[in-house]
Amino acid sequence: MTERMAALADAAIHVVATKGMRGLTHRAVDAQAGVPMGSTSAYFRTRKALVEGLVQRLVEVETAEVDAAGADVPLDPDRLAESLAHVLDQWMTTGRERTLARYACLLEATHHPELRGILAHGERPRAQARALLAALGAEDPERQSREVVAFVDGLLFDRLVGAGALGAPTPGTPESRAELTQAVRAALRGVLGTHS
Amino acid sequence: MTERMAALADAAIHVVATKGMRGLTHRAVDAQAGVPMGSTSAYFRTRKALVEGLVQRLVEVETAEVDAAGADVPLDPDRLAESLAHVLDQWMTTGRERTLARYACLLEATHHPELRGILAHGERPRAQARALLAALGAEDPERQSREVVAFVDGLLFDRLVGAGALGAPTPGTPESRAELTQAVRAALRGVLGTHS
DNA sequence: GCCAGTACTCTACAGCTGTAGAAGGAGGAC
DNA sequence: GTCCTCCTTCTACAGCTGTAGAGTACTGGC
Repeated sequence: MTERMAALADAAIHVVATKGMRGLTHRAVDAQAGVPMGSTSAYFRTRKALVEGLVQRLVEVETAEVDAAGADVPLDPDRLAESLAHVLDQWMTTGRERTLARYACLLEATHHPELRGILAHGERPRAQARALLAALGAEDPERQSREVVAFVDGLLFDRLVGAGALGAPTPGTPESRAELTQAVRAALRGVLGTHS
Repeated sequence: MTERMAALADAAIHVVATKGMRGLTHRAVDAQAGVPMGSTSAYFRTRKALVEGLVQRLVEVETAEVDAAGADVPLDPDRLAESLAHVLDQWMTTGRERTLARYACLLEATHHPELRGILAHGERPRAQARALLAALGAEDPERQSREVVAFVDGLLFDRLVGAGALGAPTPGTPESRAELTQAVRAALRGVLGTHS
């Protein structure tokens, strides 16, 4: 993906996050990216190509980020929860748009099978979770990692969307991080059994 | 909401679930509902009205269903997990379209504040969860109910969308229900502390 | 029977969207 | 210099979408 295309794809991610899939048009991306009208249409000739480009970019960026985040998670359960909570909080603040776009694309992939590329990326955090659980002595990391991923996805989704999260602390604040830490700890405790 | 409008709204829900928000147009709903072209446009004059009608209908139907499901949950933790898992399994199979539409609308509400009505509904399961947790002797049902709801939402989302759920049993099968039961049990264990 | 009111259906049209291709221009090979 | 090539911008246009309003059928009241 050329630099120009990446810039357009980034603009497209912003558009999806702020206006939804419905607002994703060639012209809207042009406007967002501040390039002459027609540029996006030239680089991504069809709408399908545009969506695929955006998904590809999403995967590209998130893969790098997830790998970086996963590189040095502590194995001490307490510090682990704290560290994960920190990452989650980032995905709700700095990475808010990307996370929203990700959920929108996942929903889209339901009736657009060729987008499943993003799922390959979805598997990456799970692989990390699986390895982590195995290291922590889980009895069935395969299944348990699915539980952890579900919990994390639900947490992110609900908070970003505001559902089921009335009364929750605002992301980005210390209270939010404290609550997230507690939630992650509870999840690990539940998934791993009656440790800690 | 008149019967006619409800029928159109139901068709709209189907359209959103199968084609996404982008596919939701007056004419698509007409076609889906099998009514003469122009009908939807007459009952929901603007697109905004159409979306709101669909959300209202969603709330209407789900409220009834959630109340019914919540009416007789057993308080015995083991039977409770099983019973909840059964409901979740239904939301992934029979209620698949409604659940998908719900997530799409929640995402939409992000940039469309007047849709927050659906959030009021989102609060209903949480209220149930809160009551349940209180009955089970939770120490902070307010916060812990958020954790439970997040877990459930993530579970539903991931399974419906296929993300992070590769290798998961197909919804509707006994294996799926067994796994869900296990997952719910883990969640309760984690949230409630080191009981059971 | 006639009439008014309501529920429904049809049509028109402005504006937007997706897509293709033409026009313009920068840079490098020779 | 000239030519060719690639990158970029501009324009055209068919089809779709949102919306409004005109037309038509169907009800119950008299």
